Amino acid sequence: MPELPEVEVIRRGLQRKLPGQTFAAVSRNDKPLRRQSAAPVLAGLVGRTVTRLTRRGKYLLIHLDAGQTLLIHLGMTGRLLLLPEPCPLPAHTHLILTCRSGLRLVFQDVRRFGQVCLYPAGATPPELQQVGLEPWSRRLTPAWLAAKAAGRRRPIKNFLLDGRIIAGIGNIYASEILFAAGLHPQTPVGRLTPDDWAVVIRACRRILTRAIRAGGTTIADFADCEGQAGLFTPQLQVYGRAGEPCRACAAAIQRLVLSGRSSFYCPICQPPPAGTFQRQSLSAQG
DNA sequence: CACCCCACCTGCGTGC
DNA sequence: TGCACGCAGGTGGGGT
Repeated sequence: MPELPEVEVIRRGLQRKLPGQTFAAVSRNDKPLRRQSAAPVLAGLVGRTVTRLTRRGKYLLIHLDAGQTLLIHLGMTGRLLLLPEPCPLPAHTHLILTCRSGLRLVFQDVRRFGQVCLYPAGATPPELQQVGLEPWSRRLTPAWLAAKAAGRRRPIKNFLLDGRIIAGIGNIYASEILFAAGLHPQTPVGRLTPDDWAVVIRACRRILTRAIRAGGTTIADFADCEGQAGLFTPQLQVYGRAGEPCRACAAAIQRLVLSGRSSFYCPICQPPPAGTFQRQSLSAQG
């Protein structure tokens, strides 16, 4: 579900309601998440007041008055909802943070790939050490990306999905960014020029900005903290559209699997680069 | 080091 | 109707 735009939409929604709220109770169910602080650690949330919310890549950080940080990752199906006290809880609710006001912050996650960890004041969450540059970072330049890609042959789709390089791009937006940039997902990164990287950076920022503005992309699960679906879905150009006509040229959108993940592209707008893999795919087709 | 594969989970759609 | 299978927005550990 949640890539950078969806996490940012949730962050903005929570930022409107949560600062100033003080947690009065913490309750959890017995099914473990992929990563989760032990119950006694989470109990340290009681009595703490939220100061502000930030985001780093796909991680959401809830900062507390005594300096602690509650780090949350939504995995594939995680949701964060703000619910009033007298209100039934959705299935697969794993954590309920009840505020003194009665407001409840609920973490729901069907597949339990999510993460909720509380870190003490002064600690840098280890998860964040490996996170790459934010898409809008001034350090993200064509030269920086070209240096990261030098000598590598991995497909640009996989490169964009590598959160240790640019943070926050997931499987939907990787395909959308490459369509916007006019680059075939299998293009080997070492072959791209600084001009190509400039196009990628612009496409990345443009797509993510539009997606945030539209409230994110809802395929099946995503909802903001008030349960509303994202409206970027009808603006998707290629993701999930295999066999449908390209909105630019009407050619049939193609699906291909890279590193086990579906990738979508237009064969005309994103022509394959000349070279090895093209010959291989042609010969494979017989 | 670079890169791929797979596991981790549950639910849903499809085809037999 | 039931069952088997493939697929799904993410991450990280292990293997080549």
